[in-house]
Amino acid sequence: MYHPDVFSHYGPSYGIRTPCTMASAYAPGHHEAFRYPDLEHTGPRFDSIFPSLDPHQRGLPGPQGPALSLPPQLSYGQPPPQCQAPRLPGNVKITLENIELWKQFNAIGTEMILTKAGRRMFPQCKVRVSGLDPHARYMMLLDIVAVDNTRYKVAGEALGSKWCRAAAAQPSLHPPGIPSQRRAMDEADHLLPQDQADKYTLDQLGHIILHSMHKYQPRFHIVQANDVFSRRWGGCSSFSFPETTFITVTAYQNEEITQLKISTNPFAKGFREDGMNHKRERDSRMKRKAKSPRRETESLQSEYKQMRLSGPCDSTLDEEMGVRPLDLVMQLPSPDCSFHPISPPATPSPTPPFPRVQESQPQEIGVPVSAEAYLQHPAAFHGMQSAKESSVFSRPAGDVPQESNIGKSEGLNMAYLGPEDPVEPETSPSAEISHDFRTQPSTNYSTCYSFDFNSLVGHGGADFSTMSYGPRLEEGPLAVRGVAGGPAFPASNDLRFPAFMQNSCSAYALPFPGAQLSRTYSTQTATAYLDTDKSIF
DNA sequence: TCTCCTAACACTTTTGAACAGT
DNA sequence: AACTGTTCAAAAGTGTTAGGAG
Repeated sequence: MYHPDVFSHYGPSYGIRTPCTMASAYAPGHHEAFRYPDLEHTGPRFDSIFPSLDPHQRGLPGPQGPALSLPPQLSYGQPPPQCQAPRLPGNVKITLENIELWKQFNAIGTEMILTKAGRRMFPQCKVRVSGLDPHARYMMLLDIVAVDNTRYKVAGEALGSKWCRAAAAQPSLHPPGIPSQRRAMDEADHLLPQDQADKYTLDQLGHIILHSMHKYQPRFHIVQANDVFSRRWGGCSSFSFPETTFITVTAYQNEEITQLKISTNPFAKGFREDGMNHKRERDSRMKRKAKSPRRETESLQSEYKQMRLSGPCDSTLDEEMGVRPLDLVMQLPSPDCSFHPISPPATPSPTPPFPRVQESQPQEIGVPVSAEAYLQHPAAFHGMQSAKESSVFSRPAGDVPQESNIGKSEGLNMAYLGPEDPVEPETSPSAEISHDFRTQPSTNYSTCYSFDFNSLVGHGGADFSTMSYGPRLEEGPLAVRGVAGGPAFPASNDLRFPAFMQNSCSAYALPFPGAQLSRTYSTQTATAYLDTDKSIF
Protein backbone atom coordinates (compact mmCIF):
# COMPACT_ATOMS: atom_id res chain seq x y z
CA MET A 1 0.00 0.00 0.00
CA TYR A 2 2.99 2.21 0.53
CA HIS A 3 4.04 4.30 -2.38
CA PRO A 4 1.51 5.21 -5.03
CA ASP A 5 -0.88 2.67 -3.61
CA VAL A 6 -1.39 4.88 -0.65
CA PHE A 7 -3.08 7.38 -2.84
CA SER A 8 -5.40 4.89 -4.40
CA HIS A 9 -6.21 3.56 -1.00
CA TYR A 10 -7.00 6.91 0.46
CA GLY A 11 -8.59 8.04 -2.70
CA PRO A 12 -8.98 11.58 -3.81
CA SER A 13 -8.92 12.69 -0.25
CA TYR A 14 -5.17 12.60 -0.47
CA GLY A 15 -5.28 15.81 -2.25
CA ILE A 16 -2.32 17.61 -0.92
CA ARG A 17 0.13 15.82 -3.09
CA THR A 18 -0.11 13.60 -6.06
CA PRO A 19 2.16 10.65 -6.64
CA CYS A 20 3.46 12.00 -9.90
CA THR A 21 6.88 12.85 -8.55
CA MET A 22 7.26 9.72 -6.53
CA ALA A 23 9.42 7.94 -9.01
CA SER A 24 12.31 10.31 -8.68
CA ALA A 25 11.89 10.33 -4.95
CA TYR A 26 12.99 6.75 -4.58
CA ALA A 27 16.08 6.32 -6.57
CA PRO A 28 17.59 2.91 -5.96
CA GLY A 29 19.94 2.84 -3.07
CA HIS A 30 19.26 6.30 -1.96
CA HIS A 31 16.23 7.65 -0.25
CA GLU A 32 16.03 10.99 -1.84
CA ALA A 33 13.89 13.59 -0.30
CA PHE A 34 10.49 14.09 -1.70
CA ARG A 35 10.78 17.54 -3.03
CA TYR A 36 7.88 19.57 -4.19
CA PRO A 37 8.57 21.08 -7.56
CA ASP A 38 5.52 23.20 -7.20
CA LEU A 39 6.99 24.81 -4.16
CA GLU A 40 10.14 25.66 -6.00
CA HIS A 41 8.75 27.14 -9.11
CA THR A 42 6.21 29.73 -9.72
CA GLY A 43 2.86 28.12 -9.56
CA PRO A 44 -0.63 28.59 -8.30
CA ARG A 45 -0.23 26.92 -4.95
CA PHE A 46 -0.93 28.54 -1.66
CA ASP A 47 -0.44 25.89 0.91
CA SER A 48 2.92 27.07 2.00
CA ILE A 49 3.21 28.22 5.56
CA PHE A 50 5.85 30.76 4.86
CA PRO A 51 5.15 33.60 2.50
CA SER A 52 8.47 33.13 0.86
CA LEU A 53 7.74 29.47 0.50
CA ASP A 54 4.75 30.36 -1.47
CA PRO A 55 5.60 29.73 -5.08
CA HIS A 56 3.27 32.46 -6.03
CA GLN A 57 5.52 34.78 -4.15
CA ARG A 58 8.71 33.37 -5.50
CA GLY A 59 10.90 35.29 -7.79
CA LEU A 60 13.63 33.99 -9.99
CA PRO A 61 15.14 30.74 -8.81
CA GLY A 62 18.60 30.49 -7.43
CA PRO A 63 20.53 32.24 -4.71
CA GLN A 64 21.00 35.27 -6.87
CA GLY A 65 17.31 35.77 -7.11
CA PRO A 66 15.47 38.95 -6.40
CA ALA A 67 15.16 40.54 -3.05
CA LEU A 68 12.64 39.43 -0.56
CA SER A 69 10.02 42.02 -0.69
CA LEU A 70 6.96 42.23 1.43
CA PRO A 71 4.34 44.87 1.61
CA PRO A 72 4.67 47.42 4.37
CA GLN A 73 1.76 45.95 6.22
CA LEU A 74 0.67 42.48 7.01
CA SER A 75 -2.95 42.97 7.56
CA TYR A 76 -6.20 41.99 6.21
CA GLY A 77 -7.83 44.27 3.83
CA GLN A 78 -4.54 44.50 2.01
CA PRO A 79 -3.47 42.59 -1.02
CA PRO A 80 -1.66 39.34 -0.31
CA PRO A 81 1.97 39.68 0.59
CA GLN A 82 4.12 39.73 -2.46
CA CYS A 83 7.45 38.59 -1.20
CA GLN A 84 9.93 37.35 -3.65
CA ALA A 85 12.48 34.96 -2.35
CA PRO A 86 14.54 32.63 -4.45
CA ARG A 87 14.44 28.97 -3.89
CA LEU A 88 17.39 27.20 -2.39
CA PRO A 89 19.91 25.64 -4.72
CA GLY A 90 18.91 22.31 -6.10
CA ASN A 91 21.59 20.46 -4.20
CA VAL A 92 19.91 21.27 -0.91
CA LYS A 93 18.25 18.04 0.00
CA ILE A 94 16.40 16.51 2.85
CA THR A 95 16.47 12.81 3.48
CA LEU A 96 14.15 11.01 5.82
CA GLU A 97 16.52 9.05 7.99
CA ASN A 98 14.13 6.44 9.32
CA ILE A 99 12.25 6.07 6.11
CA GLU A 100 12.17 2.30 6.29
CA LEU A 101 10.30 2.45 9.54
CA TRP A 102 7.88 4.98 8.15
CA LYS A 103 7.32 2.76 5.15
CA GLN A 104 6.32 -0.12 7.34
CA PHE A 105 3.81 1.98 9.18
CA ASN A 106 2.57 3.55 6.01
CA ALA A 107 2.05 0.15 4.47
CA ILE A 108 -0.47 -0.53 7.21
CA GLY A 109 -1.80 2.94 7.67
CA THR A 110 0.03 5.01 10.25
CA GLU A 111 -1.94 6.02 13.30
CA MET A 112 -0.79 8.52 15.90
CA ILE A 113 -2.29 8.58 19.36
CA LEU A 114 -3.70 11.84 20.64
CA THR A 115 -4.00 12.55 24.32
CA LYS A 116 -5.02 15.56 26.25
CA ALA A 117 -1.58 16.05 27.68
CA GLY A 118 0.05 15.24 24.39
CA ARG A 119 1.71 12.24 22.95
CA ARG A 120 4.93 11.83 21.11
CA MET A 121 5.01 10.82 17.54
CA PHE A 122 6.30 7.44 16.69
CA PRO A 123 7.96 7.05 14.33
CA GLN A 124 9.58 10.40 14.63
CA CYS A 125 10.48 12.72 11.86
CA LYS A 126 14.19 12.36 11.54
CA VAL A 127 15.60 14.13 8.57
CA ARG A 128 19.04 14.82 7.28
CA VAL A 129 19.78 17.99 5.47
CA SER A 130 22.62 18.23 3.03
CA GLY A 131 23.86 20.67 0.50
CA LEU A 132 23.79 23.66 2.77
CA ASP A 133 26.34 26.38 2.60
CA PRO A 134 28.42 26.09 5.79
CA HIS A 135 28.96 29.82 5.79
CA ALA A 136 25.31 30.60 5.59
CA ARG A 137 22.62 30.22 8.15
CA TYR A 138 19.28 28.60 7.80
CA MET A 139 16.07 28.10 9.62
CA MET A 140 14.53 24.69 9.68
CA LEU A 141 10.82 24.54 10.15
CA LEU A 142 8.39 21.75 10.62
CA ASP A 143 4.68 21.98 10.34
CA ILE A 144 1.91 19.46 10.14
CA VAL A 145 -0.79 20.00 7.63
CA ALA A 146 -4.18 18.47 7.17
CA VAL A 147 -4.20 16.31 4.12
CA ASP A 148 -7.85 16.88 3.45
CA ASN A 149 -11.07 18.09 4.90
CA THR A 150 -12.28 14.69 5.92
CA ARG A 151 -12.98 13.10 9.24
CA TYR A 152 -12.30 9.41 9.06
CA LYS A 153 -13.75 6.36 10.69
CA VAL A 154 -12.85 2.73 10.67
CA ALA A 155 -15.01 0.27 8.86
CA GLY A 156 -14.61 -3.38 9.74
CA GLU A 157 -12.81 -5.27 12.43
CA ALA A 158 -9.54 -4.31 13.96
CA LEU A 159 -7.65 -6.56 11.64
CA GLY A 160 -8.29 -5.79 8.07
CA SER A 161 -10.06 -2.64 9.01
CA LYS A 162 -10.16 0.15 6.54
CA TRP A 163 -10.35 3.86 6.94
CA CYS A 164 -13.18 5.58 5.22
CA ARG A 165 -14.67 9.00 5.19
CA ALA A 166 -16.98 9.73 8.03
CA ALA A 167 -17.81 13.41 7.74
CA ALA A 168 -16.42 16.77 6.93
CA ALA A 169 -13.35 17.69 8.89
CA GLN A 170 -13.38 19.62 12.09
CA PRO A 171 -12.77 23.28 11.54
CA SER A 172 -9.17 24.15 11.76
CA LEU A 173 -8.17 25.35 15.17
CA HIS A 174 -6.36 28.23 13.67
CA PRO A 175 -6.46 30.16 10.47
CA PRO A 176 -5.95 28.43 7.17
CA GLY A 177 -2.52 28.23 5.74
CA ILE A 178 -2.39 31.16 3.43
CA PRO A 179 -4.37 34.34 3.52
CA SER A 180 -5.18 34.51 -0.07
CA GLN A 181 -7.47 31.58 0.07
CA ARG A 182 -10.62 33.49 0.34
CA ARG A 183 -12.84 30.53 -0.15
CA ALA A 184 -11.04 28.53 2.46
CA MET A 185 -11.24 31.38 4.87
CA ASP A 186 -14.85 31.87 4.21
CA GLU A 187 -15.32 28.26 5.06
CA ALA A 188 -13.29 28.60 8.18
CA ASP A 189 -15.16 31.67 9.20
CA HIS A 190 -18.36 29.85 8.67
CA LEU A 191 -17.32 26.85 10.67
CA LEU A 192 -15.49 28.55 13.46
CA PRO A 193 -17.00 31.26 15.61
CA GLN A 194 -14.94 34.39 15.73
CA ASP A 195 -14.29 34.30 19.42
CA GLN A 196 -13.24 30.70 19.21
CA ALA A 197 -10.95 31.40 16.35
CA ASP A 198 -9.37 34.18 18.31
CA LYS A 199 -8.89 31.95 21.27
CA TYR A 200 -7.22 29.22 19.36
CA THR A 201 -5.17 31.57 17.28
CA LEU A 202 -3.73 33.28 20.28
CA ASP A 203 -3.09 30.15 22.24
CA GLN A 204 0.60 29.89 22.96
CA LEU A 205 1.28 26.44 24.20
CA GLY A 206 3.96 25.36 21.90
CA HIS A 207 1.68 22.59 20.87
CA ILE A 208 0.74 21.37 17.50
CA ILE A 209 -2.98 21.20 17.33
CA LEU A 210 -4.57 18.26 15.64
CA HIS A 211 -7.99 16.73 15.52
CA SER A 212 -8.66 13.10 16.12
CA MET A 213 -9.60 10.91 13.21
CA HIS A 214 -8.06 13.23 10.69
CA LYS A 215 -5.24 12.74 8.28
CA TYR A 216 -2.10 14.80 8.48
CA GLN A 217 1.29 15.08 6.94
CA PRO A 218 4.45 16.73 8.28
CA ARG A 219 6.30 19.17 6.10
CA PHE A 220 9.80 20.54 6.33
CA HIS A 221 10.90 23.97 5.30
CA ILE A 222 14.38 25.36 5.02
CA VAL A 223 14.81 29.09 4.88
CA GLN A 224 18.16 30.69 4.39
CA ALA A 225 18.34 33.67 6.66
CA ASN A 226 20.88 35.26 8.93
CA ASP A 227 18.67 34.79 11.92
CA VAL A 228 15.09 34.86 12.92
CA PHE A 229 15.28 38.60 13.06
CA SER A 230 16.69 38.83 9.61
CA ARG A 231 14.87 40.79 7.03
CA ARG A 232 16.65 38.99 4.30
CA TRP A 233 15.81 35.53 3.22
CA GLY A 234 18.20 33.97 0.85
CA GLY A 235 15.95 31.25 -0.39
CA CYS A 236 13.65 28.59 0.80
CA SER A 237 12.41 25.18 -0.12
CA SER A 238 9.79 22.84 1.22
CA PHE A 239 9.95 19.12 1.48
CA SER A 240 7.63 16.38 2.49
CA PHE A 241 7.53 12.63 2.50
CA PRO A 242 4.39 10.77 1.53
CA GLU A 243 5.14 7.94 3.91
CA THR A 244 4.90 10.23 6.91
CA THR A 245 1.19 10.68 6.46
CA PHE A 246 -0.77 9.57 9.48
CA ILE A 247 -4.24 9.52 10.91
CA THR A 248 -4.78 10.78 14.42
CA VAL A 249 -6.66 8.56 16.85
CA THR A 250 -7.34 8.44 20.55
CA ALA A 251 -7.03 4.69 20.58
CA TYR A 252 -5.44 2.50 17.99
CA GLN A 253 -7.91 1.25 15.44
CA ASN A 254 -5.69 -1.25 13.70
CA GLU A 255 -4.16 -4.13 15.60
CA GLU A 256 -1.32 -4.33 13.11
CA ILE A 257 -0.33 -0.77 13.90
CA THR A 258 -0.42 -1.59 17.58
CA GLN A 259 1.82 -4.59 17.12
CA LEU A 260 4.20 -2.67 14.91
CA LYS A 261 4.45 0.12 17.46
CA ILE A 262 5.05 -2.38 20.23
CA SER A 263 7.71 -4.15 18.27
CA THR A 264 9.55 -1.03 17.22
CA ASN A 265 9.08 1.47 20.03
CA PRO A 266 11.49 0.86 22.90
CA PHE A 267 9.05 2.30 25.40
CA ALA A 268 6.54 -0.36 24.51
CA LYS A 269 8.86 -3.28 25.14
CA GLY A 270 6.78 -4.27 28.07
CA PHE A 271 3.98 -5.22 25.75
CA ARG A 272 6.04 -7.54 23.62
CA GLU A 273 5.66 -11.28 23.74
CA ASP A 274 8.41 -11.53 26.29
CA GLY A 275 7.36 -8.47 28.23
CA MET A 276 5.85 -8.42 31.68
CA ASN A 277 3.03 -6.30 30.42
CA HIS A 278 2.08 -8.62 27.62
CA LYS A 279 -1.55 -9.62 27.73
CA ARG A 280 -0.75 -13.26 28.37
CA GLU A 281 1.51 -12.36 31.24
CA ARG A 282 -0.97 -9.93 32.65
CA ASP A 283 -3.85 -12.33 32.52
CA SER A 284 -1.95 -15.13 34.17
CA ARG A 285 -0.65 -12.71 36.75
CA MET A 286 -4.14 -11.60 37.57
CA LYS A 287 -5.29 -15.18 37.93
CA ARG A 288 -2.41 -16.10 40.19
CA LYS A 289 -2.96 -13.00 42.21
CA ALA A 290 -6.57 -13.88 42.73
CA LYS A 291 -5.60 -17.34 43.96
CA SER A 292 -2.68 -16.51 46.18
CA PRO A 293 -1.49 -12.95 46.53
CA ARG A 294 1.65 -13.83 48.49
CA ARG A 295 2.74 -16.58 46.17
CA GLU A 296 2.07 -14.30 43.27
CA THR A 297 4.48 -11.76 44.66
CA GLU A 298 7.24 -14.29 45.10
CA SER A 299 6.62 -15.74 41.70
CA LEU A 300 6.70 -12.32 40.20
CA GLN A 301 9.96 -11.46 41.85
CA SER A 302 11.49 -14.64 40.56
CA GLU A 303 10.23 -14.03 37.06
CA TYR A 304 11.37 -10.48 37.13
CA LYS A 305 14.81 -11.47 38.35
CA GLN A 306 15.12 -13.96 35.54
CA MET A 307 13.97 -11.37 33.12
CA ARG A 308 16.52 -8.95 34.37
CA LEU A 309 19.29 -11.47 34.04
CA SER A 310 18.40 -12.22 30.48
CA GLY A 311 18.02 -8.57 29.74
CA PRO A 312 14.90 -6.69 28.84
CA CYS A 313 16.32 -5.80 25.47
CA ASP A 314 17.16 -9.33 24.48
CA SER A 315 15.65 -9.59 21.06
CA THR A 316 16.49 -13.25 20.85
CA LEU A 317 13.74 -14.07 23.28
CA ASP A 318 11.23 -13.84 20.53
CA GLU A 319 13.14 -16.22 18.38
CA GLU A 320 13.60 -18.66 21.19
CA MET A 321 9.92 -18.66 21.76
CA GLY A 322 9.32 -19.04 18.09
CA VAL A 323 6.90 -16.18 18.18
CA ARG A 324 7.13 -13.02 16.23
CA PRO A 325 4.76 -10.21 16.92
CA LEU A 326 4.31 -9.50 13.30
CA ASP A 327 5.35 -11.13 10.14
CA LEU A 328 7.09 -8.19 8.66
CA VAL A 329 8.28 -8.17 5.16
CA MET A 330 11.14 -5.84 5.88
CA GLN A 331 13.59 -6.15 8.64
CA LEU A 332 12.80 -3.73 11.36
CA PRO A 333 15.27 -0.94 11.64
CA SER A 334 16.66 -0.28 15.02
CA PRO A 335 14.21 2.00 16.72
CA ASP A 336 15.83 5.09 17.93
CA CYS A 337 14.33 7.38 20.45
CA SER A 338 15.01 11.01 20.07
CA PHE A 339 16.61 11.32 23.41
CA HIS A 340 20.31 11.46 23.02
CA PRO A 341 22.88 12.81 25.38
CA ILE A 342 23.40 16.45 24.90
CA SER A 343 26.81 17.00 23.46
CA PRO A 344 28.10 20.52 23.47
CA PRO A 345 30.95 21.57 21.24
CA ALA A 346 34.42 20.72 22.41
CA THR A 347 35.96 24.09 21.82
CA PRO A 348 34.77 27.41 20.62
CA SER A 349 34.65 27.19 16.92
CA PRO A 350 36.74 29.54 14.92
CA THR A 351 34.76 32.50 13.90
CA PRO A 352 33.76 31.89 10.35
CA PRO A 353 33.64 34.68 7.89
CA PHE A 354 30.53 36.67 8.06
CA PRO A 355 27.80 34.64 6.53
CA ARG A 356 28.04 34.46 2.85
CA VAL A 357 24.36 34.92 2.85
CA GLN A 358 25.12 38.57 3.12
CA GLU A 359 26.67 38.59 -0.25
CA SER A 360 24.06 36.65 -2.02
CA GLN A 361 21.24 38.15 -0.16
CA PRO A 362 19.00 40.72 -1.60
CA GLN A 363 18.98 44.19 -0.30
CA GLU A 364 17.33 44.81 2.95
CA ILE A 365 13.80 45.87 2.79
CA GLY A 366 12.41 48.62 4.82
CA VAL A 367 9.73 46.77 6.68
CA PRO A 368 10.10 44.47 9.64
CA VAL A 369 8.85 41.43 7.87
CA SER A 370 11.06 38.59 8.80
CA ALA A 371 11.20 35.27 10.49
CA GLU A 372 11.05 37.22 13.67
CA ALA A 373 7.80 38.66 12.56
CA TYR A 374 6.61 35.19 11.88
CA LEU A 375 7.65 34.06 15.31
CA GLN A 376 5.91 36.91 16.96
CA HIS A 377 2.78 36.65 14.99
CA PRO A 378 2.58 33.57 12.83
CA ALA A 379 -1.07 34.07 12.29
CA ALA A 380 -0.31 37.15 10.29
CA PHE A 381 1.63 35.02 7.87
CA HIS A 382 -1.26 32.69 7.70
CA GLY A 383 -3.26 35.61 6.61
CA MET A 384 -4.75 36.76 9.85
CA GLN A 385 -4.06 39.39 12.34
CA SER A 386 -7.28 38.54 13.93
CA ALA A 387 -10.08 36.27 13.04
CA LYS A 388 -12.28 39.26 12.54
CA GLU A 389 -10.04 40.40 9.76
CA SER A 390 -9.88 37.05 8.15
CA SER A 391 -12.78 37.47 5.88
CA VAL A 392 -11.50 40.74 4.52
CA PHE A 393 -8.45 39.35 2.91
CA SER A 394 -9.14 38.68 -0.66
CA ARG A 395 -7.52 37.28 -3.65
CA PRO A 396 -8.50 37.29 -7.29
CA ALA A 397 -10.74 34.43 -8.12
CA GLY A 398 -9.19 31.69 -10.11
CA ASP A 399 -5.78 31.97 -8.56
CA VAL A 400 -6.60 29.45 -5.94
CA PRO A 401 -6.29 25.84 -6.92
CA GLN A 402 -9.06 23.49 -5.98
CA GLU A 403 -7.12 21.93 -3.20
CA SER A 404 -6.10 25.24 -1.79
CA ASN A 405 -8.27 24.85 1.21
CA ILE A 406 -6.43 21.81 2.29
CA GLY A 407 -2.95 21.61 3.57
CA LYS A 408 -3.72 24.05 6.29
CA SER A 409 -0.79 24.31 8.53
CA GLU A 410 -1.58 22.71 11.85
CA GLY A 411 1.62 23.53 13.58
CA LEU A 412 5.08 24.74 13.07
CA ASN A 413 8.28 24.00 14.83
CA MET A 414 11.52 25.56 14.05
CA ALA A 415 15.18 24.94 14.50
CA TYR A 416 18.03 27.12 13.51
CA LEU A 417 21.36 26.20 12.11
CA GLY A 418 24.26 28.25 11.04
CA PRO A 419 27.77 29.36 11.73
CA GLU A 420 27.32 31.85 14.49
CA ASP A 421 24.91 33.12 17.04
CA PRO A 422 22.35 35.25 15.41
CA VAL A 423 21.63 37.44 18.36
CA GLU A 424 23.07 38.58 21.60
CA PRO A 425 20.78 37.34 24.33
CA GLU A 426 21.54 40.35 26.47
CA THR A 427 20.52 42.78 23.85
CA SER A 428 17.63 41.04 22.30
CA PRO A 429 14.44 40.66 24.25
CA SER A 430 13.43 37.73 22.13
CA ALA A 431 16.73 35.98 22.10
CA GLU A 432 15.45 32.99 23.95
CA ILE A 433 13.12 31.98 21.24
CA SER A 434 15.76 30.98 18.81
CA HIS A 435 19.35 30.06 18.75
CA ASP A 436 21.69 28.49 16.35
CA PHE A 437 24.74 26.41 16.73
CA ARG A 438 28.16 26.77 15.38
CA THR A 439 29.51 24.91 12.52
CA GLN A 440 33.12 24.40 11.83
CA PRO A 441 33.36 24.69 8.11
CA SER A 442 36.34 23.25 6.45
CA THR A 443 37.24 22.49 2.93
CA ASN A 444 38.18 19.02 4.03
CA TYR A 445 34.79 18.15 5.36
CA SER A 446 31.24 18.15 4.51
CA THR A 447 28.61 18.87 7.04
CA CYS A 448 25.27 17.23 7.37
CA TYR A 449 22.55 18.23 9.72
CA SER A 450 20.20 15.77 11.25
CA PHE A 451 16.99 16.66 12.95
CA ASP A 452 14.70 14.66 15.13
CA PHE A 453 11.42 16.40 15.15
CA ASN A 454 9.78 14.82 18.07
CA SER A 455 6.40 16.30 17.87
CA LEU A 456 3.44 15.13 19.79
CA VAL A 457 -0.06 14.94 18.71
CA GLY A 458 -3.22 16.37 20.12
CA HIS A 459 -5.49 19.25 19.63
CA GLY A 460 -6.33 22.46 21.34
CA GLY A 461 -3.31 24.60 21.87
CA ALA A 462 -1.04 26.92 20.08
CA ASP A 463 -0.26 26.35 16.51
CA PHE A 464 3.30 27.29 16.66
CA SER A 465 6.43 26.93 18.63
CA THR A 466 10.11 27.39 18.34
CA MET A 467 12.88 25.64 20.11
CA SER A 468 15.86 26.73 22.05
CA TYR A 469 19.04 25.21 23.25
CA GLY A 470 19.21 23.15 26.34
CA PRO A 471 21.12 24.51 29.28
CA ARG A 472 24.07 22.25 28.76
CA LEU A 473 25.05 23.76 25.51
CA GLU A 474 27.90 25.69 27.04
CA GLU A 475 29.26 22.71 28.87
CA GLY A 476 32.43 21.01 28.04
CA PRO A 477 33.71 18.97 25.18
CA LEU A 478 32.42 15.74 23.91
CA ALA A 479 33.71 12.83 22.09
CA VAL A 480 35.96 13.98 19.37
CA ARG A 481 36.72 12.03 16.32
CA GLY A 482 39.80 13.01 14.51
CA VAL A 483 39.90 12.88 10.80
CA ALA A 484 43.04 12.36 8.84
CA GLY A 485 44.19 15.42 7.06
CA GLY A 486 42.28 17.87 9.05
CA PRO A 487 41.29 19.04 12.48
CA ALA A 488 39.24 16.94 14.79
CA PHE A 489 35.58 17.68 14.93
CA PRO A 490 32.99 16.59 17.40
CA ALA A 491 31.60 13.25 16.44
CA SER A 492 28.22 14.59 17.15
CA ASN A 493 26.62 17.62 18.61
CA ASP A 494 23.23 16.88 19.96
CA LEU A 495 21.28 19.89 20.93
CA ARG A 496 18.07 19.64 22.78
CA PHE A 497 15.29 22.00 22.06
CA PRO A 498 13.02 22.08 25.04
CA ALA A 499 9.57 23.37 24.79
CA PHE A 500 9.39 26.86 26.11
CA MET A 501 5.70 27.36 26.01
CA GLN A 502 3.48 26.06 28.73
CA ASN A 503 0.26 24.28 28.12
CA SER A 504 -2.57 26.19 29.68
CA CYS A 505 -5.30 24.94 27.47
CA SER A 506 -7.93 22.53 28.62
CA ALA A 507 -8.53 21.16 25.20
CA TYR A 508 -6.48 18.57 23.47
CA ALA A 509 -2.97 19.54 22.97
CA LEU A 510 0.13 18.56 21.17
CA PRO A 511 3.05 19.43 23.34
CA PHE A 512 6.35 19.79 21.70
CA PRO A 513 8.62 18.58 24.44
CA GLY A 514 11.71 19.05 22.47
CA ALA A 515 13.12 18.25 19.13
CA GLN A 516 16.69 17.36 18.92
CA LEU A 517 19.05 18.83 16.52
CA SER A 518 22.19 16.91 15.94
CA ARG A 519 25.07 17.71 13.76
CA THR A 520 27.17 15.00 12.33
CA TYR A 521 30.60 15.21 10.92
CA SER A 522 31.61 12.23 8.99
CA THR A 523 33.99 11.83 6.14
CA GLN A 524 32.06 8.82 4.97
CA THR A 525 28.86 10.71 4.91
CA ALA A 526 30.55 13.63 3.31
CA THR A 527 31.94 11.43 0.61
CA ALA A 528 28.60 9.90 -0.02
CA TYR A 529 26.96 13.23 -0.34
CA LEU A 530 29.73 14.66 -2.36
CA ASP A 531 29.52 11.77 -4.74
CA THR A 532 25.93 12.36 -5.42
CA ASP A 533 26.09 16.06 -5.12
CA LYS A 534 29.34 17.58 -6.17
CA SER A 535 28.32 21.11 -5.60
CA ILE A 536 27.94 20.78 -1.87
CA PHE A 537 29.95 23.47 -0.20
C1' DT B 1 -26.01 -0.07 20.62
C1' DC B 2 -22.18 2.05 18.80
C1' DT B 3 -18.28 5.14 18.45
C1' DC B 4 -15.07 7.77 20.51
C1' DC B 5 -12.69 9.60 24.51
C1' DT B 6 -10.58 9.55 29.27
C1' DA B 7 -7.84 8.21 33.08
C1' DA B 8 -5.61 4.79 35.80
C1' DC B 9 -2.40 1.25 35.45
C1' DA B 10 1.94 -1.51 34.95
C1' DC B 11 5.85 -1.63 32.54
C1' DT B 12 10.06 0.31 30.20
C1' DT B 13 13.46 3.78 28.94
C1' DT B 14 15.71 7.98 29.86
C1' DT B 15 17.63 11.40 32.71
C1' DG B 16 20.44 13.43 36.02
C1' DA B 17 22.44 13.63 40.51
C1' DA B 18 25.65 11.52 43.61
C1' DC B 19 29.60 9.10 44.19
C1' DA B 20 34.06 6.77 43.45
C1' DG B 21 38.12 6.07 40.83
C1' DT B 22 41.83 7.72 37.77
C1' DA C 1 40.94 19.95 39.52
C1' DA C 2 39.16 17.60 35.71
C1' DC C 3 37.44 13.75 33.65
C1' DT C 4 35.21 9.16 33.35
C1' DG C 5 32.31 5.48 34.72
C1' DT C 6 28.78 3.42 37.79
C1' DT C 7 24.64 3.33 40.45
C1' DC C 8 20.07 4.47 41.48
C1' DA C 9 15.84 7.04 42.05
C1' DA C 10 12.76 9.97 39.66
C1' DA C 11 10.67 11.39 35.52
C1' DA C 12 8.87 10.44 31.25
C1' DG C 13 7.09 7.54 27.58
C1' DT C 14 4.48 3.28 26.22
C1' DG C 15 -0.04 0.38 25.16
C1' DT C 16 -3.96 -1.63 27.73
C1' DT C 17 -8.36 -1.47 29.54
C1' DA C 18 -12.52 -0.39 31.99
C1' DG C 19 -15.76 2.93 32.10
C1' DG C 20 -18.18 7.10 30.58
C1' DA C 21 -20.28 10.46 27.31
C1' DG C 22 -22.99 11.40 23.43
